[in-house]
Amino acid sequence: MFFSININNGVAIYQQIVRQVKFAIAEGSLQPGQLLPGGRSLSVELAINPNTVVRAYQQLQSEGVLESLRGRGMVVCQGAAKFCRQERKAIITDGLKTVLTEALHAGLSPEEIEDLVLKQLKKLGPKINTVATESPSEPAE
Amino acid sequence: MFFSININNGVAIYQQIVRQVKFAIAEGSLQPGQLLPGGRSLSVELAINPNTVVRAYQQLQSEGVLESLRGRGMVVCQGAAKFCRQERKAIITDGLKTVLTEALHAGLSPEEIEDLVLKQLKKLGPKINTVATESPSEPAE
Amino acid sequence: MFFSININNGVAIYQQIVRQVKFAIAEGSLQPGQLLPGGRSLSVELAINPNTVVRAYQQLQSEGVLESLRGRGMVVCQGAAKFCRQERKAIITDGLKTVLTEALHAGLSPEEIEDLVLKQLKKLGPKINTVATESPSEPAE
Amino acid sequence: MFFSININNGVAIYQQIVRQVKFAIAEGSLQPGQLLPGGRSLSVELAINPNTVVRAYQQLQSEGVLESLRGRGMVVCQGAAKFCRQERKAIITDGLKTVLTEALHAGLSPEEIEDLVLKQLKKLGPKINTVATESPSEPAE
DNA sequence: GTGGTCTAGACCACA
DNA sequence: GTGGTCTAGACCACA
Repeated sequence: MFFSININNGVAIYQQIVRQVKFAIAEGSLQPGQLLPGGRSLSVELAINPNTVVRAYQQLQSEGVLESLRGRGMVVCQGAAKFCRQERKAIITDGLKTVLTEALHAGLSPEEIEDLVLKQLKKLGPKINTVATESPSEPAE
Repeated sequence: MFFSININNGVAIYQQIVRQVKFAIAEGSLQPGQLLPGGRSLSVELAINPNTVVRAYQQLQSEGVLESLRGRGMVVCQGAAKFCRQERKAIITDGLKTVLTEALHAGLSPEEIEDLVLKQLKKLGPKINTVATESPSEPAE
Repeated sequence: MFFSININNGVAIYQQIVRQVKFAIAEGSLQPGQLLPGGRSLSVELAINPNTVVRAYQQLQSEGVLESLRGRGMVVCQGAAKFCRQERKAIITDGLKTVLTEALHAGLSPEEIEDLVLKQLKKLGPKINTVATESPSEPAE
Repeated sequence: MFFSININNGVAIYQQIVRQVKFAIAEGSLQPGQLLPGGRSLSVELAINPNTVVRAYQQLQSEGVLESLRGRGMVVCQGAAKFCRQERKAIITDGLKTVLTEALHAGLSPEEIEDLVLKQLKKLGPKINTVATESPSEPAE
């Protein structure tokens, strides 16, 4: 389980957590039945307020991605993987659409934009991944 | 001069105006010495609060992009074009970097991402441009 | 718009607000397009924390009952009435089911239970309704 | 002795146990002098934490319903039956009052509510009763 | 230890 | 004035 919080990129912190949990489920690094890091420990690790994590977990619960086990923690729901793959695509596509629209609107040509994209991809490609949680990775009983 | 305000993309409205003015100057559709639409008329056109436009113009003034001519309105500063072209590239690159990082982090491969980008560019390519302001003066590119 | 908050009946305060907003929409005393009381003023009126109201409004928003108008407030969505009538029935039926099950489980006969219900209905019938908000009742523009 | 724990009805688990012990005494299926199931076995049976049962028994003890016999377990006190019949009525009446008030407040007419009650009673009537404890001693009703 | 809920108070963008 | 978000800290039920 990896989290990379970027304060001040315009996306609310709890939304970043929501997305990254979905991403982790989408790519299988977080599996149905698996326990998530406790809200308190995650908040310490990310240096944010516990309530911000609570809010993220609550939203994931209301979307049917996580469920709460009394006194045990939050676990990934069974049907979550498929949903999260859809969400991942929708989230990324939406983000791309916004930036590309802005770029075209700004007067750049599709070719110039493509160039920028390829350059960025090359630069970013290798060095992805950030803060590792001391993942409580055992599937829930 | 065109503006396209998106109320739900997380970017503050005044920031969207700031950016789009810079873009217009960068691509030359707004030229040094040219008058901008009045705050009141622009706010009506975009269906937003006049204060929001005022705030955008103030920021552009503080960045040296616009200057205020007493009783006439805001005009584009002489040196603005070069600065705005730099800003444009920085803003777009920054936006791309954020989305592409997120996409890679989400577990998509560079190839998948490139595909999504090309698809979006094709879809968006033709239909760019939105609300035209009844711009008080328009030499155009 | 009426609210009656009962601290300590086991139902979370924000849930009581959620329900009562749905009820008001279901019975038509709160209509599509109508503005709700502001979170702050409602919290003062009900003598609870503003964040508790915020949470209730957020849940109603995520359920598609309310939508937020930037800087104006929360308004009832167009399709909300039908949904809220369904919700009302589901909520009440669920509550009855729980209590009646408990009563039967406790060893009371259906006849005894019916008697208790009729007695309570007679007692409660007339004196329903409680705290009136100084309802900002104008339909939103 | 039967227990039916509902994990999501807002009532704390230990409270559900407290109530159901009172109900069992009220209807005579648990009689003065009778031993209750041991905390450990009951917790296994209900799939809950032993501490939760302990807490329920403690509360029943403090209310004078149960007393602890060193090394033997908890037994029903002599005067408990009458008290529990009062409690039963109070608990059920209170629950009904809450739901019926909510239903009336929600805009349903007494007639509609009566209908819902009768429907639910018919549906629930036969199939009451759930998890049987391997009760250590059972004179039964 | 876990989540659920609530209070108290802050700053921001927007009308 | 409005909502959106975040911080800080509390108490509860439960494991």
